[in-house]
Amino acid sequence: MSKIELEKIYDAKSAEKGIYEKWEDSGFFNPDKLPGNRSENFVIAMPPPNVTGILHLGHAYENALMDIQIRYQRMQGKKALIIPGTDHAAVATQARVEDNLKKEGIKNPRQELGREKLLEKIREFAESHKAIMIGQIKKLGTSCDWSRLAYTFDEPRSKAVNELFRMMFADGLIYRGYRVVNWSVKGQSTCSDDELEYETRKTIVYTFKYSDNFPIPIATTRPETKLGDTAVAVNPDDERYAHFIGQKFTVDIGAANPLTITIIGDKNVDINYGTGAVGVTPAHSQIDFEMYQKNKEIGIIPVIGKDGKMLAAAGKDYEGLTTLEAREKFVAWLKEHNLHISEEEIEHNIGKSDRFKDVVEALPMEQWFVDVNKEIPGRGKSLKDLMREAVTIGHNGDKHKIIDITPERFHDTYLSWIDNLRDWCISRQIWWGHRIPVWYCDECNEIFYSAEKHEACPKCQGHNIRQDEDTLDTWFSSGAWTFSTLGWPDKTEDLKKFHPTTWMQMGYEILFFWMARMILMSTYALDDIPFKNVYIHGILRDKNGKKFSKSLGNGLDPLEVIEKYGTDAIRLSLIKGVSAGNDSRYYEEKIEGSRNFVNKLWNISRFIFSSIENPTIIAARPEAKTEADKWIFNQLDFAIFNATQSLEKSDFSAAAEFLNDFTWNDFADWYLEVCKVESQKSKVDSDSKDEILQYILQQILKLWHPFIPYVTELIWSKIDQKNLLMIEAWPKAEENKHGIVENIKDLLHLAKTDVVDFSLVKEVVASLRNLRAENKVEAGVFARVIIFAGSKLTFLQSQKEIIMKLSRLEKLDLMESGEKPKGCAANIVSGLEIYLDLAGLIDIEAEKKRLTKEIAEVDQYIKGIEMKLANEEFVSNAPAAVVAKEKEKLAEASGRKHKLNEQISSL
RNA sequence: GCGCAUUUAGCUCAGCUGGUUAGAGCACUUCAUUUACACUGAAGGGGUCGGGGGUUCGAAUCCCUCAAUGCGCACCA
Repeated sequence: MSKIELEKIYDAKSAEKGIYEKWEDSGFFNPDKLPGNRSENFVIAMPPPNVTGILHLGHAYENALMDIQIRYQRMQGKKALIIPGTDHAAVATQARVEDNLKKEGIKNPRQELGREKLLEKIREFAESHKAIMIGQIKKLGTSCDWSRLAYTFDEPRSKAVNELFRMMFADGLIYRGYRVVNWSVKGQSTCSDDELEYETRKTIVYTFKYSDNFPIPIATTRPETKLGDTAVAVNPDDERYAHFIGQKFTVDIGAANPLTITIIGDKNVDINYGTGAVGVTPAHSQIDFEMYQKNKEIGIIPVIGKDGKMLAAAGKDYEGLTTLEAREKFVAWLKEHNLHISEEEIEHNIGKSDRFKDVVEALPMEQWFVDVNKEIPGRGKSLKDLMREAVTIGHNGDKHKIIDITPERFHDTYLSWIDNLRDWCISRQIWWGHRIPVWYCDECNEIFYSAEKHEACPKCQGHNIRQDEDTLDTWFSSGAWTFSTLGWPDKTEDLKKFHPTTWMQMGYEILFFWMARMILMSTYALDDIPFKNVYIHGILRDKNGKKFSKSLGNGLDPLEVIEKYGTDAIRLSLIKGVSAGNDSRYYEEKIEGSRNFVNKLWNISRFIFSSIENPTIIAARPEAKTEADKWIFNQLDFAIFNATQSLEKSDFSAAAEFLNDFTWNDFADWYLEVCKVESQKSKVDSDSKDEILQYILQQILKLWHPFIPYVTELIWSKIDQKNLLMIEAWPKAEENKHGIVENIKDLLHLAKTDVVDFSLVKEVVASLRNLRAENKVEAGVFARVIIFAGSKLTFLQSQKEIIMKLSRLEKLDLMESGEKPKGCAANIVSGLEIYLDLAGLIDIEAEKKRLTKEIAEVDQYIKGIEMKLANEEFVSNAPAAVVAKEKEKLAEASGRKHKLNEQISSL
């Protein structure tokens, strides 16, 4: 063994090279191959990124969160597992590929290529992106178990999807129904309510009457749909209209047939809004459709088709027109017949398909739905009940099966969302996805489940059968992610061991899409919750608070950042200053700060290694020989304790901050400087210091490893060539004479009492540096320091050398007390009088000014405390300890004021 | 319209269940240059904690209210 030499300049790019491979080769990403006795599991199912593109900053952020968590847990001795995967992202991917093909000149890819060929194109796209994305996840350093890599559209996951469908179909929870759904004309597919983006637009609201003799005026922003009206709803409490309820009116407004308008009562109609009456178009409004379901006798007349054009039922004047053309025409007709009453421009929200970007039409059609309100056979509750239970009383009322949501406030948001949940439309008319495993017999009309290709109808044996053309909503497969990745429906070892998973992180923007569906699927199919803890995070925004987006051109490519600053720096910068559930701003200076820290850590190591002959692992804490040693160990315990507590709460930012304070402020800026003095005394002293330095460095490497795994692993490898840092045990705060500290307040107390001695040295040094700077004492200028140390005299004498070196002053006279020296710059620190004798070079006026200002500040402070203590109510009501503390503060401040006054007069 | 979040130094954010002379990083000012590290070190300036009211001996912290900003949900007749 010999000295370790580190490169002078830390170059993240070359330094990080090869380390991921080393981790991967070790097999430790796989919990089954981790050494030691590990009884507890910690499992994260990685939210699978869509195969539509390459990783963006949001992915880097999520990977940082997951990997910090899993590396910490692995070091805590748990069987730590991240299951990686990718998502075929049905609509999103097909929409993307179709767009690409259109750019290549294929106008209508579905028609021109046909199902098989188009699927082939999408598959190629998906596969190539999948490979890119896996490479990128590795670049981020995420320690996931690649032997368990999953894909929502691979064989095992498809099997899970089919089995889920079969179960729900058999239980009658999946049904085919005729209902109003959101239809994307451009995508020629349904989309769920969650797949809509809302956009505020100006539009005109038209008020009109169906006919001269129709008693109630109606308002609408979509006149063309009125050709399919079958009712008018009024509030039963509305005196103006209530007596019309039940009456029928026949009106001819130009549709194919005269309309029969029934007046119905509905409590939801707002008497005071608009005309106080709603024209009901069951076919083209979800709300109106619900009224129709309650009053089927009113009938339903679809007037818009899947192509977004008017149907024959709208009348021969309108058939084939676009909705906008029909609108104009109908409004003109109303005006012509004096039925048009008024127009008003308003702002309202329109729903657009988030993937195809066109305004969705509400159309009634046959689709597949999951019934969330129906009682599950044999369970006595509905899917909705299950979704609610999991976050309230626990699954099946089992307290151990409650999902904890961080931060808590999303708990209520989730519940109110569940309350408003409608049946979930799961069929899509796109081709990229799991095909609905249902077959129709055209001979006997039997409908049956089959995941396999079928030859004959099981009922009539006829061969005239066909599979449903539709595919499943992508969230149907994503919902099964926590257990499909573990091998379900097979009863695998993995499933037994690792489900429910432990921790799940997700952005609040997919809270309802995804979390709710995972809970639904898992509680239904496995009779268990999918995970124990959900950590909700916000989104990253740019410096101005804008979302990162391609169209704004404000994107930061994580791979470019890694290229420039290294993976460690990006990981650390992503989690710093971020709290759960909140958005945060992200910009280059943040990355620079983290890069600087990595560099600092590198240089700390370089410095320590430079003095050590035989670097070795120091397993047990060495003995503290000096005051500084005692102090730094105390600070280390403080950092370990706080970082650990923060990590247990998934407060990654706070943990990093504690570690940063210790590493940079305590260790590098103070302790290392002290060591330069203390280790020069003798060989014994220097050996003792080297041991302590190595020990602390090793603790620091362990503590930082989850955050900045590369640089820490690299430095560790210089000391220990055999073992990887990634599986070292997480440090524990040492037990001291008070026993294990229970909380931060205890520890803060300890920090102030037990190690007050070295803190005094710090204060004295800081004060001397301040006096030097204030009086512009340049290097080499003679300056004598006199300190009246009182009872601390002996102690300060033992620290004299440190004080002089760190404050870079040459002569220091320590005495218990004495006559105030004249004409010195002076200060008071913790009751100690400090004088800096500049041999007449002092600017008396400036010094007076400074001291006067200081006295004024102390005065202010004293006044505040005096007022408090003069307040009888404070003295009698506040706890005795608080009062005592105030008195103590007052005594100290008064003493300080007194001495400052003496100093100013001795000028 | 309903709900949630945010509002603390020029900027980005900490400050937990009320007792600190309100903190950090960046930026700023001054100083230091054959130093483990300029991706550095030292010293410093800068805040009546969004406004108003209340509870309390005591409020950045709890309650009410208003405002601004952001985000959900509903409405969109």
